[in-house]
Amino acid sequence: MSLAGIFPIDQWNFKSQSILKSIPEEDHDRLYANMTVETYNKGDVIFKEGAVPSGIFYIQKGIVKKYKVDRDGREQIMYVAGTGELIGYHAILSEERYPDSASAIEDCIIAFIPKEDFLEVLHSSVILSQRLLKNMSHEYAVLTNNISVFTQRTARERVAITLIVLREKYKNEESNEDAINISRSDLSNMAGIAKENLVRILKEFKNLGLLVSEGRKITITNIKMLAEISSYSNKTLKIR
Amino acid sequence: MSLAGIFPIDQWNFKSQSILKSIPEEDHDRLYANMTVETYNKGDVIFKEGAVPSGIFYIQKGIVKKYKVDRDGREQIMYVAGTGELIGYHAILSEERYPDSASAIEDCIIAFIPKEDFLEVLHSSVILSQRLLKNMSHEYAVLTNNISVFTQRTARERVAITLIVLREKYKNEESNEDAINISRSDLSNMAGIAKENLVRILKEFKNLGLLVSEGRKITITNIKMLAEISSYSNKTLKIR
DNA sequence: TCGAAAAACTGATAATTATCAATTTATTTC
DNA sequence: GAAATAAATTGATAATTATCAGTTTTTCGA
Repeated sequence: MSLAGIFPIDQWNFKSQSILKSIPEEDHDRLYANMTVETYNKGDVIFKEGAVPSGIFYIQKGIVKKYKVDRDGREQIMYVAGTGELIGYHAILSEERYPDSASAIEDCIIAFIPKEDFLEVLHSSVILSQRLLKNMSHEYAVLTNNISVFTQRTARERVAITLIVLREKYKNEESNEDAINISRSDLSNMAGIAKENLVRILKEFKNLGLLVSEGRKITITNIKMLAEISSYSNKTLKIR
Repeated sequence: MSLAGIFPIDQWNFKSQSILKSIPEEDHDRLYANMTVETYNKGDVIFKEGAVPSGIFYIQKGIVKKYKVDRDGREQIMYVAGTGELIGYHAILSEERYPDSASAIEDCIIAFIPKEDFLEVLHSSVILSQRLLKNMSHEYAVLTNNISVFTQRTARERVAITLIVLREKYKNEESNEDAINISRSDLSNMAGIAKENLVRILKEFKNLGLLVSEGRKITITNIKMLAEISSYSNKTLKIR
């Protein structure tokens, strides 16, 4: 079931996959000259908010959460990046420390490109800077979209949106199975609500036949109605 | 009273003032060749979410809110841009429609640079694209900061932050008076709470001697304590 | 495969924030 | 400057969401 027409998924993805795609061979070679590839296990931290950045990360396989932890230890997930996405470039470009943390939601294979190589290529590559400009300006749309949802939507709507967005992240995985496999805590931290509330809303959705779950695996069975609940579907648009 | 040490104001400002500052004369001339300057009255819309962008806007004088309106007509302010700031470039760079609307909070003088000129200069000017990259990557930090505040902070904390941020916007004005002059609705839409709640919290702050207000003008009289309430001050940092 | 630890779930209750309905105060326009 | 209009304020109440305290289920390592 495609989301076309029922949910504006582009407004929820950074689409950083395109940044490094088919760049000139010379840039490609310099960029990958000192690249290292590392395996991260589920739960491993890739970088931490406040740390000095040393390079950028390319997710060859797996799913990563970007999040901030507040002073009480509560976590808010800002974005979930999947296979093919790039992370960690903001801090390099802004010459600041990491604004958020990143850790592996599932086992990942992640390539690391040192800051120096990235910046060197960037300074000589018009195409790379154009791609980054396009990407980050799109991110603005995604993030403001997020803000409006966090302040203006109900918990139920936010959970619906969270599930739709995650389904796409997990669908892009190689495996034929496309169930969402994420902890309830992560889900609640993504929707910005308490875990107990998330559990209750999930149960509600389950009773409505929108999804099935076994253990922590969630499979969406009625994406259309979920999109309607998210209030992004045309169907539920209220006329004022 | 400076905010140094008591509030991380940089995490709340896009700092787009620097983008066009002292660029090479050639770029400068081409950029300003077809520039037009227009006056906007309080309340005037500069651009609307969903519209096709035709250029970028430089705020020569005044204060502008960027916001999204939801299907029930409620508004969430994403950012308040002041004198010297640039707006409207995201949509041009992402080749999408405006992700949010912009309108004048007070009378403004705003210069308009057509899309074609901006893009032409951008394509040949390394410095301009570097500036934009740095700026937009910093915006990521500001926006994620915002998200964490909206989901993790209380209404009271958010109002304190809103007031501190606005004070800086109004302080940069030429006039010697630096009172915040904004409607209660705008204040509540910035803090992401109901107007009635905002009024009550303002009253509370007034009783605590943090501010004085006459009509809609608000003058902060105890920025230090306001910073403490915002929970960004070191003083109130809880040790875990 | 068992048992400990972690995660998920449930019900009851508390806290926070929003909404509604007036009333009062400010602002604007003629 | 007075009337009309809009904005701000207030009190009461409703709705939503969070928290707390357990219990049950799942996961994972020995």
